[in-house]
Amino acid sequence: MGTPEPSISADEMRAWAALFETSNIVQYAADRNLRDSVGLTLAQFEILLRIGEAGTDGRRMTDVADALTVSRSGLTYQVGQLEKKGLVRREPAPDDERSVIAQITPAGLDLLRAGVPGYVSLVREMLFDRLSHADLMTVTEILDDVRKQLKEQPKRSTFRRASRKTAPAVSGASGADAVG
Amino acid sequence: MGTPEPSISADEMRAWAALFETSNIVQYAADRNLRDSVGLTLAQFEILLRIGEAGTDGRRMTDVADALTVSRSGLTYQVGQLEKKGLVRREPAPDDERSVIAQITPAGLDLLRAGVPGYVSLVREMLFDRLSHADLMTVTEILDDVRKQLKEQPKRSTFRRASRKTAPAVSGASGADAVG
DNA sequence: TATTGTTATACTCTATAACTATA
DNA sequence: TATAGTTATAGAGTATAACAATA
Repeated sequence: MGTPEPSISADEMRAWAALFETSNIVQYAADRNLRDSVGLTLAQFEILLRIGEAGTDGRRMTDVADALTVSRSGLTYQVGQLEKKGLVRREPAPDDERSVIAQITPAGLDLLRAGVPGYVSLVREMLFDRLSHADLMTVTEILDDVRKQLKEQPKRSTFRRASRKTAPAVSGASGADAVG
Repeated sequence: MGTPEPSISADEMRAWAALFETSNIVQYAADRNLRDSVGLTLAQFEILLRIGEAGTDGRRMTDVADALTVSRSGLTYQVGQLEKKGLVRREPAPDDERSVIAQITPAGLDLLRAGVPGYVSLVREMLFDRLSHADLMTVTEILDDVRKQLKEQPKRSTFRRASRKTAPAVSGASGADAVG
């Protein structure tokens, strides 16, 4: 107790496992559900959601990438898939010629309308129906706070773009200190 | 207000986004960290952890699959990768000739010892250092509870093994009801 | 020089279903 | 017949770095 070991407490281990597994189980189910109902993967659907959120204004590719856990080349690939299906349109940004604005099409909006209810009710059944409203608020507040702090860290899209000698993300986490 | 729509509340949406993104961001960072430090993906490392937990007794393949979000063929593939690297050994179960016991090797144990500290401190820095102990306990209790309930559902390894006409996982979640 | 986005290649992983063997 | 595990194949996705264009 109180030793400066890098070891994790049993509580923390359980917390991490709970977060990890709960999120994965629900994401897996949502992925299956979306493939069946609208023919998109969860990743694609989430991308379409982010683009759709912006309405007719569209959204810069980098902004979409930063809102999600996708690399830029990964986003290019996935948006390409969405474009092939006619769900999204890309055009150069008027103000910054380097940027590309992704915009949802009417067909994309239709797909969103078709897919959201199933997605939502799945998440509701798997997650929210098992929580009291008070618990929901608690978890939300706490996790939302963590998320905001995480988002302030170096952006994924900027990640490792310059030199090769910079350490990734968090500090000394990759030092394999050997263990007792 | 009180309408029977399948729509999700703003609170719920935020909760889901927080869970989804937080978990993904940390998992992504952990994956990078583990690739660098021990040359395994997060998925492989988690599998090795589960096998290692069982010590010299080893663990049935199906039990490992059920503990994680992996299909059986996926597990076969990943355990194959671990076996190639000499981190794991497979042998038929003595009591049930159909089953296979996966057992960690000394090299596997070494790798776990080398990788865990970095993994742990990354998760600690990204997640737990941002939470009070009280918050940690709250989130753990709530999510752990959800997780247990989810685990009581039909197992992933049994999933869709028999006929083809059965609905997947949760109930009527794939009905795209059309929306206003 | 830094940023935005795309591309090309190779590689890893997953999905699906068929298959063997034991219970 | 149901369960445990493997395999084969095809396709989807990712990582990396190089690339072009604009700021």
